[in-house]
Amino acid sequence: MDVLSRIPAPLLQWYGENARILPWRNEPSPYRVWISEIMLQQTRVTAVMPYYERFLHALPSPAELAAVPDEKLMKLWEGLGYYNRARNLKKAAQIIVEQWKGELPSSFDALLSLPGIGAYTAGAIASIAFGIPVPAVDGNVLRVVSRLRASKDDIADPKVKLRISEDIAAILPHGCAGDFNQAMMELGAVVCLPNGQPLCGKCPLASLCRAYAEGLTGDIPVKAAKKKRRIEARTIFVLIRSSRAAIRQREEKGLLAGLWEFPGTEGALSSAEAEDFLRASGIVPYRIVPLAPAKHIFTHIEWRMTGYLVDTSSPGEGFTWCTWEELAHTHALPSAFRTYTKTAIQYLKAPGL
DNA sequence: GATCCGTGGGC
DNA sequence: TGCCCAAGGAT
Repeated sequence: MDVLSRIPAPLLQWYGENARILPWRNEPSPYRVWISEIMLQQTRVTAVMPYYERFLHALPSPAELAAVPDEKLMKLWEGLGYYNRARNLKKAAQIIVEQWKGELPSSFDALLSLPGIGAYTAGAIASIAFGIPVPAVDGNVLRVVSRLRASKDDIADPKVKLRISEDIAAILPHGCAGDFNQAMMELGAVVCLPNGQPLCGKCPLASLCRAYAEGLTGDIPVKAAKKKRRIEARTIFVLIRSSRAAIRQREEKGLLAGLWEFPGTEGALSSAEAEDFLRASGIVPYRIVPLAPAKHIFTHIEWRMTGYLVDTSSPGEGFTWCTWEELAHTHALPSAFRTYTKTAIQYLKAPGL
């Protein structure tokens, strides 16, 4: 018999004694669980903390979320990354208001059909918020199960994930599926750690674990190597005109879609090239001051940025000229531009550079 | 099935 | 520094 059939009892016992106190575990209403699960996708608990309650306070139910202006929504999400998660939240909220009377649907399939909700998140909401006995298999669960079985299957393979999900479904304790799913994730998050550093001495499943018995915890799970990221050079302009800085909105598709950015262009331009580029763009620079270079690393791209602070009186085209207050509090600028955002705000508050 | 989509922290 | 990873989903 598979080792999985023996884990529910010790796992649930351990979870009852060791579950962390987390904001979304208070009043686990469907809406609160949903928001937490979306925020936690590919994102650490510590990163979500500053966002969660603020978001819930600003948008306490699907009705408010469905009606929120995009600008406010993106500002609430600013810095969390994967911004389509926020857009999909709003789309799903609109469907919930129109089709489900403002309450999240209480079936796995209906949840799965909503934008931004995949197999994992549908399972998490269904089990945690509604007590429906369905699995919720995330990276933690894949790691825990692989180690329990000493399996060297590639957990990046969707087929492997599907198989493990079916196996979990077969042993899922009805009546406490939500706790079981959370317990598996909790174990992976605080005990069965990745990178060959699990705390097997604290693991309630150590006596059942084949990887532990065979000394393979450092080799499991097996995960296919990721593709190398490409490097892109960019030049960023902090354009200053009568105590305002120029920003513009990015395209609706692709990287940082729809967010605000400082004007820029491909390549690492010299001061002379920068001046040519600006003039060709209809900006007459009075002064061009080189700024410190900056780097930003995305999952699959690395930006190496050259920056210039530019004084001008030209309005340019397609720019929004904003005060430092608007820069700080109104428009959502991704972290990639942080050094230049700080520079712009500092300069606008106290010109002199 | 492979690629795209952010960010920050740890070693 | 460079690489790994984190409660994934969409295309």
